[in-house]
Amino acid sequence: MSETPPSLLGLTTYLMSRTGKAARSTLAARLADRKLRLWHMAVLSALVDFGPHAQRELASRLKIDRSDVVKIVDDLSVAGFVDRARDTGDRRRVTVTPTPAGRAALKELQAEALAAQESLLAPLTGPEQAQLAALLRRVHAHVQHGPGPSQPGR
Amino acid sequence: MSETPPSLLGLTTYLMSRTGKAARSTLAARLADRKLRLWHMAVLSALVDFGPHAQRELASRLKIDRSDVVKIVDDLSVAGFVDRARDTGDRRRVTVTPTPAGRAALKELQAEALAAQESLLAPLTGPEQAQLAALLRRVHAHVQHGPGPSQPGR
DNA sequence: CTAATATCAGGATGACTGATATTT
DNA sequence: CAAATATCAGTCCTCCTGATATTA
Repeated sequence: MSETPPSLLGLTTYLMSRTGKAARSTLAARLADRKLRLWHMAVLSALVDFGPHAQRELASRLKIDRSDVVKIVDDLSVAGFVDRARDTGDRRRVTVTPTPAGRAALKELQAEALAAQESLLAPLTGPEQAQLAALLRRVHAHVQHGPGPSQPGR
Repeated sequence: MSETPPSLLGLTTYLMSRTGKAARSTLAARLADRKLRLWHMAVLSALVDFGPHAQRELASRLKIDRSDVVKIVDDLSVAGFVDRARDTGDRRRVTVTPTPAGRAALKELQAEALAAQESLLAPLTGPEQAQLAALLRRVHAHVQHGPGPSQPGR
């Protein structure tokens, strides 16, 4: 098995990008069985954690592009996991609400995600996994409000 | 600023995917100024670290698809960063060799990468950054030979 | 004839841009 | 009229699949 170039292994950004891609596809493969994708899970999580959102709010909370939220919510609506309704107060807004089926689906997705995570982080001990999570959380918080590449100033 | 759903922050795979994407685009933005992309840098790194490769070897070392190696090497060749030559022993193979200009370009790219990395990992102390790198390296090594989603058994 | 290598054409997906309609 | 929201159309990049030509 040929080795990865040391100059790349020395770059934490490269490691993050590469392992991030692995995490993404590991998780995506699990979700694909249910005809869902990562953003579907993210949107469901936001709705269950924080209650109903306007689509605009989902986009800004999850740092997805507004254009893409439309299709994601549409998919979830077709699957019966969310309800869409025009806001009665401000008729420009569409309020998205999780259904019981959506909540149930999310629980299953979370179980899948944890299983995928276990296999991905298998080489690390429990405390190490916690440490990695803590470090990444801080980096994540930093990129969220900082030099966010998505939605620069729209 | 609206918060990220806690159920997602609890998933290390989500954090890896998200911060990995940030790392990717931060790095990519820097490289774009030079009309280069991440794979160009990866290929140059492999060539400088390990010497000339056949294109097939580059693909397997970097876990890129063989179809895509063609264009990447072609771009680098046009830029004058690599030389392409038919292998005299096995005329099916094309041997890719870095030029002095390619080596010089890589040094600049590495400087850019380090700068990008500094801004991304700013919230972490030096030891913490080293710790993160060490943990990610182990995860990376695990996904490399393990359940690699790319080039399963081609 | 079979296998390996490089090359090319194109699909699927995700991230993004820009335009349009409706409502405030 | 200006601003905000949702929606739609389409581009670009990445990853992947499949077909073809050449050579071993």
